[in-house]
Amino acid sequence: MSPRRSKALPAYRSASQAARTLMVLGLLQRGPMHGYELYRIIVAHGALYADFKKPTLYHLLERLAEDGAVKVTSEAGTRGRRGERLVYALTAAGRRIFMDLLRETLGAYQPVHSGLDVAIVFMARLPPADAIALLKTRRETVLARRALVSGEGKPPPPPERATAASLAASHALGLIDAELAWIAQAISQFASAAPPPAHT
Amino acid sequence: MSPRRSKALPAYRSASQAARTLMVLGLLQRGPMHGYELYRIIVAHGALYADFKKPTLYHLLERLAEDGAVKVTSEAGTRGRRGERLVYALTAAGRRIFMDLLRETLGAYQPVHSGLDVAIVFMARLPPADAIALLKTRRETVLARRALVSGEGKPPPPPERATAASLAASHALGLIDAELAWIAQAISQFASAAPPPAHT
DNA sequence: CGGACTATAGTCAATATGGACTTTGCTTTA
DNA sequence: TAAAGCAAAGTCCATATTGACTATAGTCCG
Repeated sequence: MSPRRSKALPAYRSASQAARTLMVLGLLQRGPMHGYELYRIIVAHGALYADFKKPTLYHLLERLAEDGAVKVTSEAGTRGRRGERLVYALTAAGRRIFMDLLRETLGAYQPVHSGLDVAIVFMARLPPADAIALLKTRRETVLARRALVSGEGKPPPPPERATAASLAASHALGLIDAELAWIAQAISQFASAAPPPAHT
Repeated sequence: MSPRRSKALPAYRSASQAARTLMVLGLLQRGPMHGYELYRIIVAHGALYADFKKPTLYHLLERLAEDGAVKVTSEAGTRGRRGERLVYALTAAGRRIFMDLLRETLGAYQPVHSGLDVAIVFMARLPPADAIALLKTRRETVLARRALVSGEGKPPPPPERATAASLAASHALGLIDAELAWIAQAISQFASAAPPPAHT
């Protein structure tokens, strides 16, 4: 009788889904929307913040509806669209969940596993010249990202979102510059480990 | 007839698995090991680098064996263990894959979605006093992490891994300090947006 | 010695994720 | 104005991930 898994956490608390849930609930504060609309907004942000694919988004919306965080209403063929579309609106419970999640997210240091950490560890076992070559390539990559983030030719955000945009950008830039500094230091460390070959 | 998905990428190239693959192949450079041994090493590192759960590890090892990156041999009951254990050894192909993956990982800027970015964006819509409170909590969290990473009471690493350890640590610390600097700046930004309430 | 407890070494099956596909409506453009 | 092409709005299902379980081997304590 007893199900194997006892419906442990409400889905939105699982670490893997917290970021996405935060994003969806946050966007719904602008007002009710249907799934595809949310999807487009997320994609338009270049998935800069949370990235997820369409099916994941729809599943998440279903779960949030089950948990009462959003209220679903069926909007019959607006503008002559096919059959119906489901429109999602934030509920009071949803707003509470959003705040809880915000607090939890900030309260946990979620170490980041982009593979870079692992790469760093094993790079140390390479011949220093190879490690330096890799680091120089890495620097190009990071510089390209920096240009992107520091907003080459992006239109300035509308004033009501200016604060958010500048906070996010300065955070991202801080991390990028920290990595650049580290790269410089690592290169010189490897360079001193392997004195430059005499120009044979 | 034609399968829906055409065996697209070798599993180890999928972004989600690259970090783990790198970790496993990297560890196997120390010599052949069986699954649980790898598992313990990863856990012992506090999942500091790539974290994965046991079943994921075993699945990955299976895939790597299929792709010829590791050679599996069955070790019959060493020390009277039950039936048999499978021992995984790195192959030449595995070594090549490792290097490719290392280069690919460093060559792509994989933005990190820990939820923090999302939280930052939406924090800006809060009353400044609330945002400041959240940021101060965050500072505690990050400081705790900093203490952990900067190695409170950890035994010094064996000399052959000292370089790796110090590179990894200085990278992690750089990111942490960048976040602390950002927090300080964000707090003062919110503070100036909301002048301190007169002491009623 | 016998039972209680922990570590070893995995497997099972419920959930989550995402590449590819589908279907319907809206614009061109010839 | 008909066919071509593209955007909207999802769904399907193969894979990936992981919480919970199993089962055997040592270890310690009385």
